[in-house]
Amino acid sequence: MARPSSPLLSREKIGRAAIGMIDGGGELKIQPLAKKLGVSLSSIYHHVDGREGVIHAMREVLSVEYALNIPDQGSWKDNLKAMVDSLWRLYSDHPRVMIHLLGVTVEEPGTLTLYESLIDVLADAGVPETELLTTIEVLDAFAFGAALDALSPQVIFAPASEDSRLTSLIENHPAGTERNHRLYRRGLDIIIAGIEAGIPQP
Amino acid sequence: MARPSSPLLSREKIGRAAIGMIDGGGELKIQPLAKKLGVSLSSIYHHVDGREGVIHAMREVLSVEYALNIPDQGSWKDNLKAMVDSLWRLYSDHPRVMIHLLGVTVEEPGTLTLYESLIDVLADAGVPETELLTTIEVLDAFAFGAALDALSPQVIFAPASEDSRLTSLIENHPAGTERNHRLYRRGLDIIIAGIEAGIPQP
DNA sequence: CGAATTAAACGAAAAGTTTTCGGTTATATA
DNA sequence: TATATAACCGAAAACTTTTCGTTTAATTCG
Repeated sequence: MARPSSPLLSREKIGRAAIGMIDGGGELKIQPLAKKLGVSLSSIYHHVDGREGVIHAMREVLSVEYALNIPDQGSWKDNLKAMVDSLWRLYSDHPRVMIHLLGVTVEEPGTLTLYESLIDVLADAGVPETELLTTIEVLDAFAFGAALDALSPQVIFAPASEDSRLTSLIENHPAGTERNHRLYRRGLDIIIAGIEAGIPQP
Repeated sequence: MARPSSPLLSREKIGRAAIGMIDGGGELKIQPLAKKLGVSLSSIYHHVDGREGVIHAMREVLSVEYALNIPDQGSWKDNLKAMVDSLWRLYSDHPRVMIHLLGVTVEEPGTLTLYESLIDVLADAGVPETELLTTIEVLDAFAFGAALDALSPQVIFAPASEDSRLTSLIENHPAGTERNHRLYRRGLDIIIAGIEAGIPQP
């Protein structure tokens, strides 16, 4: 086949297909990706610069997809929660993809705007200047860690001893997505309470 | 060469070499691993079951290496901090390795003992039964996320606008390891304060 | 408007990695 | 002591990624 009248491929199509592939639990392999796109292996290389290029394409897709949500009315706690939730959605919808994006500088305008808004909210809440950035990093690290937690196997703990306290707690403990979401919600509540407790009283 | 008088390889040697390789920033490749071990490529396959086997070997090495620390005297906060610190050491000494170990069931006796002790400490502190496991998962997710944060590039934020509040904060913000450690310390303080705030008063 | 350049695809070959296999000799077992 | 097993090696096979040459459509520009 020669050049088609209208292009079969684009960076975006490649990025989306790769995201779908990784979200589905697969590795990032170029041959299957080409097959999924109904295109020849070598055609991919005309649009992206190899495997690394596919990863960039995924980042571009996600940074457009997740226009991060910045609320305004409401208490600082509600606003903070809503903003971190939008980060959480991004991370937890695509934890496997996120692993490939580790180590890439944050420079998407949307993400930066979110950080700016987080700073405003935390400053209004009374968090000292010197703690603002670190506090945001804490929220981000927690959201990221909680998202990766979803990749754990269904049964997290496999205790050896039969009769431990752990064993009995596990029986009433949710598993899978429910466990993961509960962990995120509770963690965010704890962190917000912790931030509040650390605010110097005027 | 035929069979040597004393073996050149072992699962442990392979696991350690692989950890060193990944910690050093490299990918997990079998050929370089063999070279590093001064052994032929195919010899590796006599001790571990391929790439996947190398990953298992790494987990075995780490689970022995990090006998997790369980203190006893001290306030619940100090004890909790010391226990989470020992998890943090494991994660943050080998963040890249941890990525390969994601999705593996926790079944090392040492790790389980740590979880049991965490439960005891939190229960003593007054955390309700129904929240115990989730709270531990929160601590674990945070420690993990904070460890992976170290893989971010030196300069995390690359703001486009020149004059934003973000820009000026970044100038006085530490980078690299110092930034990462500060994030962990502050996050753990926040979470502990948040746990305390959530304890029902008797 | 026609010639030259660029773009989008393909197949095949090259390069790079992982895995398997057959052969050699030392140690362990029976 | 004969036999089996273990630990190594080199070479071949299998699988992946990347590059290259070719074909034809679309675009650009004199």
